[in-house]
Amino acid sequence: MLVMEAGRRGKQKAAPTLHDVARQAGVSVATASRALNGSSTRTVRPEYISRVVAAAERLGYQPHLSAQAIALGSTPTAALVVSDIDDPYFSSIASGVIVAAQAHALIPTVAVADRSPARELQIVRTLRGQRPRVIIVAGSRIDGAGTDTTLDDELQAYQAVGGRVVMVSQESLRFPTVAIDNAGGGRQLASALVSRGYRRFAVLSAARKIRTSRDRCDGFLAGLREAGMPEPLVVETRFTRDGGYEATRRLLDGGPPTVDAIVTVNDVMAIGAMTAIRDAGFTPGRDVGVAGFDDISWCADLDPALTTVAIPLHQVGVMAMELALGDDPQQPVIRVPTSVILRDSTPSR
Amino acid sequence: MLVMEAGRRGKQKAAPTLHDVARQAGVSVATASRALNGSSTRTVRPEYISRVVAAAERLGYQPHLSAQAIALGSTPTAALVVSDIDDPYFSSIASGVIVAAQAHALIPTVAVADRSPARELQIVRTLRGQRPRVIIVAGSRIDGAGTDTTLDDELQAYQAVGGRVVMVSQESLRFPTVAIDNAGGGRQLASALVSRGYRRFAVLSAARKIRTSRDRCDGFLAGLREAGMPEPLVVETRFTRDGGYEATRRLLDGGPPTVDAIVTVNDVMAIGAMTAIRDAGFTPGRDVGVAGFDDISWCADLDPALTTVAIPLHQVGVMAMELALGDDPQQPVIRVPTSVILRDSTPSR
DNA sequence: ACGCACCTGGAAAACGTATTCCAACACGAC
DNA sequence: GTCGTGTTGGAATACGTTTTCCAGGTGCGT
Repeated sequence: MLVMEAGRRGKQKAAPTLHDVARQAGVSVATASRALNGSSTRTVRPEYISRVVAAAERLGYQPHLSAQAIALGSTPTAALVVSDIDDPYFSSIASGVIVAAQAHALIPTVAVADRSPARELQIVRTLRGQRPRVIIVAGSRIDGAGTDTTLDDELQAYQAVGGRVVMVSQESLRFPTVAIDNAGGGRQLASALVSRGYRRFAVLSAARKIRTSRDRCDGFLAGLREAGMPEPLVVETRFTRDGGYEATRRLLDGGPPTVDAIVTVNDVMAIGAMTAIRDAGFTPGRDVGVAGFDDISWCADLDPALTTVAIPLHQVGVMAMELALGDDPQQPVIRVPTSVILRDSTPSR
Repeated sequence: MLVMEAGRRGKQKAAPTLHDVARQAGVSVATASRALNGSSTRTVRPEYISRVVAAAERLGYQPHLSAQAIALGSTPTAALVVSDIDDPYFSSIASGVIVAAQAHALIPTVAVADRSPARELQIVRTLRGQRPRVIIVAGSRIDGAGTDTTLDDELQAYQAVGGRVVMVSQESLRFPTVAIDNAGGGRQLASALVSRGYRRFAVLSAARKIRTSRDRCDGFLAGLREAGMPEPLVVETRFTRDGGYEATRRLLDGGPPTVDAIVTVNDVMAIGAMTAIRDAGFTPGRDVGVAGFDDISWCADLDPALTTVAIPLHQVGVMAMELALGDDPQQPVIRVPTSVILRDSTPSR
């Protein structure tokens, strides 16, 4: 029994090293290394190469990435920080970042900050120890939080030693950014809805500290003003499906809707809002319009299909990686345009 | 101009090392290391500790994880392989795995195999070089693919040197597994729908090679047989939203539905099916029932709310990590029960 | 035939950290 | 006062790889 236990653990022969491969092939480690990586300045006898390759194959050798990293100075790794991977907004961005990373032979790493600035800071600290080539931060930047400048400093320190930082949708002046035109999208949405006959709005936004939410909300308000519409009702709630549900529920508490449409600062909130409208006994689209932001997958599969401000999220992820790997372009900010997609959740009235 | 360029690149002072910290603090590297990690067997003078900590703070020192890894033998890393991070099925599992990893102070790594067995194999190879503490594979295992045994071998080799492998929802007898009771869920679903008065079904499944799909499909068929129902129509399509849409569209090509309900082997297919039903001029739930598998987020927010076989995906992710880190339990297979959630997409008839 | 350049293999150093081992020192006991 | 013991700092080594540096050998030109 004890023997078995010992055996089980003892069988960990320790992964084969380059040294083992070299011995098997009857050459030195230097030659083995050169044979496997094909050194650029040096050439090694073809026969040796095949002997080394065969030995590596036979032993199931895999180079120890950490050892390579320490010898070469950096890790073939790209780190992404998101708030919540289960949120389609972030998972779409993540999918773009990940495929782009893999296309560049980088190992993608995903950390989840759980919508906490403190956690985000801690993650970036840890990440820095990993010496990735790239750090992409796609969290929802919170303004004014004390940790904010600290995070900036941490990233700055990382950048100072050669790391590449890219922010997604949060204009920190200090780092390259993939900027989403949230305000513009909001303005367009206002104009589009007004021309479909909507007049009185409720806007469901998240805490004002959250940049993305504020920009979208303010953009919409600006668009409304430009169209000469009266000031809408602005309700502050959480940035999630449940936030949208609860706020809408409260809104409809007193009876039939007093607004023509409910506009939320992202699609998952809009989904919650639509359910709340139904639960209150009304029909979204007919009794009250609904619109969101993001155009997450199957927005169009909802009934009624959701009007929204489309953002090419997957592309945003890809662009973030390209920007990070790019050659320090003159223009370190990529502006991503947004476009309004009108669907049945906001029929003409 | 050129100077600026040079300056920009030249400013890469190379991250501060433990050596630098030690020098700043006026102690040896050994002492510095012990001061920062708190060696278990040794004690260091309190004054030195604070001096070292202060120096580290001042320099913005972060230990080089790769160097630690090579000194200690393994990396504080947990790798997850999924087919498609943008699919809510996988992103929910991923969220569980990631939070569990972070709870154990492991850096989560996510690779996307893009539903290709070849890519999956290549990823596991690369991963092996990273020497993570655990590898969790949540792809959709494809039976019979030639690469399959190769993948098993690769994982076996990894396990032989002390790595922990966990499979999610794909019973490979050779590794610990979080097994989802897909067949049981299918059987229950059949029984539940029959007792709501449904008789004639169409089943939308994916290629038979895909285990998850086959198990769900076969379980449903078995349940139908047990209830004495006639054999349903089985349509093979892709495992995605579009697959569900197209198959349903073809199904309804000839006019009104000839079946009471359409059952799909996952929720995203069901979502596509519901849209197809509407596009064909019918109403899901009223004209034809719809049911899926997974209970992905806001299944309940659809209209009609989707009947489905619920799987605690986030929990599955957490359990996979616990299983990987656990103490080689007697029972290396965790069976996750599933439960049918009846909603308005399958009203009684 | 001699010297020189070039090719190629191997020994050794380097990367940054953790740890083993050695030495110095302080303190208590006799 | 001397010896032993326990404590703690530092030098040296190990981890697995890449790369520099050195040396031996071959081929070429004169």
